[in-house]
Amino acid sequence: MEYSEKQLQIMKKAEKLFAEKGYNGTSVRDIAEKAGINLAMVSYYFGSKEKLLEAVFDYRIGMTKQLLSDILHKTNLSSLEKMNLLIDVYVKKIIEQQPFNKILAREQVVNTTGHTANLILQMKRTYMDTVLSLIREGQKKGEFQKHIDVSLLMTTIIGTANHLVTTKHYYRQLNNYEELSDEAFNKLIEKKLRNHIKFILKASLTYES
Amino acid sequence: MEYSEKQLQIMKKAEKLFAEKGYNGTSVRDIAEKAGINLAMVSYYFGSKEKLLEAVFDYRIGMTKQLLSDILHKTNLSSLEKMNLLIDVYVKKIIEQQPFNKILAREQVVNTTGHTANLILQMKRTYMDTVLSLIREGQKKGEFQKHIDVSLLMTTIIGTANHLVTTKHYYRQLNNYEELSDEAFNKLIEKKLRNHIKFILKASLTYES
DNA sequence: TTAAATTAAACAAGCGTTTAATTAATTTTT
DNA sequence: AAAAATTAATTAAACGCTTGTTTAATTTAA
Repeated sequence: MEYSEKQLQIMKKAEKLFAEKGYNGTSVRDIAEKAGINLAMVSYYFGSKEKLLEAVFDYRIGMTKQLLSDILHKTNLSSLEKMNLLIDVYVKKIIEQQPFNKILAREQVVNTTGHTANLILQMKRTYMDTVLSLIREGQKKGEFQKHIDVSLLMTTIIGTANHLVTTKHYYRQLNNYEELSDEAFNKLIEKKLRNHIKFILKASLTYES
Repeated sequence: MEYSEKQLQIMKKAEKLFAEKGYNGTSVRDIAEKAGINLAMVSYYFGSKEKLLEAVFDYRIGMTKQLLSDILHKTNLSSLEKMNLLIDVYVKKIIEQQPFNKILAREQVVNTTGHTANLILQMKRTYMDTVLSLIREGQKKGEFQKHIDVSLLMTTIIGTANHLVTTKHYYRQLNNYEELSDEAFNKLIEKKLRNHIKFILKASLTYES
C-alpha cells in the first residue's frame, strides 16, 4: 500500500497522539486539529479511525520487515557480528520510532485478533526466523552454546527495549538523569541499551550452565 | 486504605475489564453490569472512574510492596539464593496477577503524572532498593562480578516478564502451544520464565566481559 | 427514626461518522 | 489556448449514540 503526502502527514500526527494518549484516548477531532485539516478528512482518506490506526501499523511494520531482510544477506560477517549488527539496527529503530513502539506495546496487549494482530504476528515471525537462522548458524560453527531457548531470548531482547522506551520517564527519575536534555538523554539510553543487550546476548549465548 | 467487600468485588471486575479492553475502552456501564450492581454505585463507592482505577493500583501495589519487604530479612541465604527467591516470588506474582500487570504495562506508558504515576514510581524504587542491596551484598562476598548496571538489569527482568505475559497469545502461536489448555500453558510459561530469568541473571552477574 | 444503600432517569458533553454544499484541480472538448 | 465538464478535495453542520456523572426518589439496615 502506498500513501500520499497528505495521508502520511495525518498518519504522523495520529501516531504521536496515539502514543501519548492511547488509541481510545485520542479523538478524531484531536488528530484533525493537530494535522491542520478538517475533521471529515480522516474518514475521507482512511475510511475510519480504526483504519487510520491500521494504516500506521501497515506503514511501520512494512519498514521493519524491509530492514530485517537486508541483514541476513551480509555474508562477510561472523554469527556474533551479524547478531550485533541486528541489535544495532533494532535499537536504532526502537529509539527513532518511539511513538510507534509505544502504540505497539499498548495495542498488542488488547489487540489479539483482526488485521493489526495479524501484522504483529507476521512481524514477530520475521524477527523469529531471522534470529533463529543466525543462532543455528553460530551453533554449527561452535561459536554459541547448544541449549538456547531462542523464543525466550527474543522475549528478553524485545521486552528490555520495549520496557526501557515505554517507561523511560521513570528510568530517568530513578537514575537522576533529569538535568540532561531530552536529546542527550535519548542518545544516552540508545548507547546504554545497545551495549546492555549485546552483553546479555553474549553472556547468554556463550555461558556454560 | 481499607476496602469493603463490595468495593473489592467491583475493583476485581473493573481490573479484569481494564486489562481486556484498556481503561478508556471500558465504560462504567460495562463494569456495573459485570459486577452486578447499579451504574451509580461506582461513583457512590469510588467517586469517579479514575479513582476506581487508582483504588486498583493502591490495592495491588500495596500487596507488592508488602511481598518485597519480607524477602530482604531472610538472612540464612546466600546472595544468589536470595536473588533466586526474589525471582520466584516475582514471577509467581506476575503470573497470578496477569490482569493487573496488563493494566500496569499499558498505563505506565501514558500515565506520567498524578497519583498513579507516583505509586508506580514508589514501587519501582522499592524494587530498585531491594535488588541493589542484594547485588552489593553479593559483590562484597565476591559472588558477583564488579561491573553491573543494576538499573538496566532490572529493566531486562521486568521487561522480559512483562512482555511475555502481555503478549503471551503471540508467544503461544509462535511456539505451537495452542493445543495446551489455558491452565497448562500458564503453568508452562511460569516455569520457563522462572528458569530463563534465573539463567539470564546468573550469566549476567557472573560473566566476565 | 436516622443513616446507608440502591435504583431509574436525566444530564450535558463528547464521540465517530455522514451529509450536502462549495471550492480547487484536472481532464476533455471546442 | 480558452471554455466547459468532470473529478477531487475541503468545509461546516448535523446525525445518532455513548460517555461519566448527578439527581431525587425509594428501599434496606442500623
